[in-house]
Amino acid sequence: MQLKKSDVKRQAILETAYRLFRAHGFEKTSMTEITAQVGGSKATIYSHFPSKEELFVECMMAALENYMSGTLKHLDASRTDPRLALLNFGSSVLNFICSPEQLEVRRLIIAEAARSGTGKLFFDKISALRAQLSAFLAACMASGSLRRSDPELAAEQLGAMLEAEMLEPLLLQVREDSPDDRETARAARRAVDAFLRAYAPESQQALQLEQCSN
Amino acid sequence: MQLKKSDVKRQAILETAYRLFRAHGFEKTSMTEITAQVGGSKATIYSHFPSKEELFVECMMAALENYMSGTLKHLDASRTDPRLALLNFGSSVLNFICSPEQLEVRRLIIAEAARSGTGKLFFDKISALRAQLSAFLAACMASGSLRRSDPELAAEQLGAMLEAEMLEPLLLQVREDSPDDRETARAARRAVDAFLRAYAPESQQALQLEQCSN
DNA sequence: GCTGTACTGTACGTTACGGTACAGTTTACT
DNA sequence: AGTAAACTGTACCGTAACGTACAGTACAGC
Repeated sequence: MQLKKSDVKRQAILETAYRLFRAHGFEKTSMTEITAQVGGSKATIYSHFPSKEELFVECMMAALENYMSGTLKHLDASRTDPRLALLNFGSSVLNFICSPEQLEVRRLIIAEAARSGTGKLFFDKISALRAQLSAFLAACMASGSLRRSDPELAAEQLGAMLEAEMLEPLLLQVREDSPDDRETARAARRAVDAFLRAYAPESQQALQLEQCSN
Repeated sequence: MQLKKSDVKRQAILETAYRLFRAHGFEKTSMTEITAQVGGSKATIYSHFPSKEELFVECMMAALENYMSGTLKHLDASRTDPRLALLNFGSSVLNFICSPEQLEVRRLIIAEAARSGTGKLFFDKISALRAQLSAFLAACMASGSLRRSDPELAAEQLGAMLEAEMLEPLLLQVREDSPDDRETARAARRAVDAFLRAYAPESQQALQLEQCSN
């Protein structure tokens, strides 16, 4: 089958282009350089992809394809202690977000958000993750282990606090080394602790406070 | 004085370049286009700035020069109600961050963080703001109106929650219109409320009740 | 073994960019 | 008025980019 051979080449092009785009950005990556690193000829690349722009978009689509696919499983066990579930989830998502590859992708997507609709695709992926978290939090609220409130807002706030400590310096390349597992775990703990204090059930504590929260 | 005239021209170049860089990014803005829009000759630009790179850096430096200079005053009055101070501060900083100009600058700086040290400069500006917030929170903790805790972590978490709802869709251009004052004020209130719940003093709930009655 | 398909290598066309040169003109200060 | 600095207009250089053309090669299936 020729098609298989063709797909192998196509995949090799995608991977090399993806790596170079991440490393140097869209404008500073030339098709000639991609050609040199993937081996072969520029004509081959143009036989698979009609333009540099579309090659870039396909790279980003592929990168988002399995975006965060591994981080959701920590929320499946909704029976266990919410704190433990959130800690695992938080560590996992933080590890993922702070990985060099994902940081490079995020920089790229923010930079090229105007051109090409990849910004929206990225946002949709994040939104799907947030929706899962939101559903989990809603279940916790229904079961009384969390304060009754807007679960979407709570999910956004937890997500924001998770990223609070490390994402900005990493994105701006003030910090160059990505954190290790222990560091992300600790940061996740600080975020989850603050979150649980903010969203602790108000049960025995001052029913009067309830009317202040709207 | 010739120098004054020269500075006028220099300023005009800076402003035009700044606008074009924000609108199209660094690579897609050409010196010829800047020349056309500022009027005059390319040689004049090169008599003021040695290269496109340095012109860009100067634009960013100038943009960061008065970065958030107006948002700190809300924290000066440390005597008043912390909630009110944080609400004003939060609305102000959120309005600033979500303005189209600041969004464009942030995209630029993230995109070009690798080249040129503007990423670090931007981070330092943000850090200075966080330090002020942190000092204010520390004072609140000392006076007992906030739970005793790490003020820097608290400042980062409050900052993150402020940005939580709106920054991401705006940066990724999923939302195109910037929020108005009422929307930012409401978002600030949701963030500050969650923050105050997380950092309420542990023993005395009296203070919380006081704040709620305002 | 033949044929069609995917691939290679190289060379090229076109365009655009950053940056320079330079002769001429305007401007500002004495 | 005169002079020196700042500015303008245009033409240009070298480079590098995207994308194309085309002759030739490996290799699969019949």
